[in-house]
Amino acid sequence: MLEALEASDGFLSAQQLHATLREQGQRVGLATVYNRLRILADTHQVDVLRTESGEALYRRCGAQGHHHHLRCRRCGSVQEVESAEVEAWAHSLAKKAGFSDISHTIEITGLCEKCHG
Amino acid sequence: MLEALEASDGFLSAQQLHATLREQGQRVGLATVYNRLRILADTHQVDVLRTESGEALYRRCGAQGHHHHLRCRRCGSVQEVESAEVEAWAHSLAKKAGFSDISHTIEITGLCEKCHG
DNA sequence: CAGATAATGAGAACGGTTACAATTTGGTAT
DNA sequence: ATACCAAATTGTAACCGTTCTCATTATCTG
Ligand SMILES: [Mn+2]
Ligand SMILES: [Mn+2]
Ligand SMILES: [Zn+2]
Ligand SMILES: [Zn+2]
Repeated sequence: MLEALEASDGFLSAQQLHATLREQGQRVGLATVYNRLRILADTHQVDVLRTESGEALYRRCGAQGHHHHLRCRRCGSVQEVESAEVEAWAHSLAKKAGFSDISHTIEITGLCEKCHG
Repeated sequence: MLEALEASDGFLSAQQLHATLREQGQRVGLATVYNRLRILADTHQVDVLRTESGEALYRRCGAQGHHHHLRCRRCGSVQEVESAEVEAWAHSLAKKAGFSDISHTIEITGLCEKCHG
């Protein structure tokens, strides 16, 4: 299952992943895919993001720590992104406002070179 | 409808907004709330964000241009946030990677002073 | 092998959202 | 005022991704 995720270069939905596994001949139920994905997400072994339409997308990330993504809206290809400055900015901003238990999400999207046109 | 959104200090779901309007005595259908919210969102008169669970939340924002939010996960209270540096960072990063039609989302969340405990 | 325990998965249920057909509303012409 | 038409509104059904249920299957343990 992790391997199938790893094989894909972009984010996959639970249902796409399920379809992929079935095509490979694995007899796995959709419920199991959801259950396992939840565990993987809870233990930070995969990243989760939400489409504009609310669907959850999953990806096995190369970077293991906290990071963000630059993603093509058309083909789904993803590059990982990080910036200590931006991390510091987000955290200190929230702290100054009296917030605790601070987290943040940053997603940069666009059309990649291939998909542009 | 916009007034009801404005009266709330945080983000509201479509169903919360519907309930609020009904409590105020307005006889409005849920479908209409969804339809009007969609129009308001399409014309950038309200901001939309997605909960971790996928639910859409709407807010009439004070700032009219592009900006981001610092939001309390518990009570939903929101402060608006912007940073020219971070905007520039996101855009130039994507541009360097060959992306066009670039956009981004940034959401900072935590527990506000009141809710911390 | 027997029994206990955990993982699995088909299908039902759920919750937010959207589509649709029917009704109401509002305006315009007669 | 009345007839007519177009647009807005509405309840309800359908939709879709996700979660729950629980019977079945696999895995462990002695
Ligand atoms: Mn990643
Ligand atoms: Mn805002
Ligand atoms: Zn692309
Ligand atoms: Zn709070």
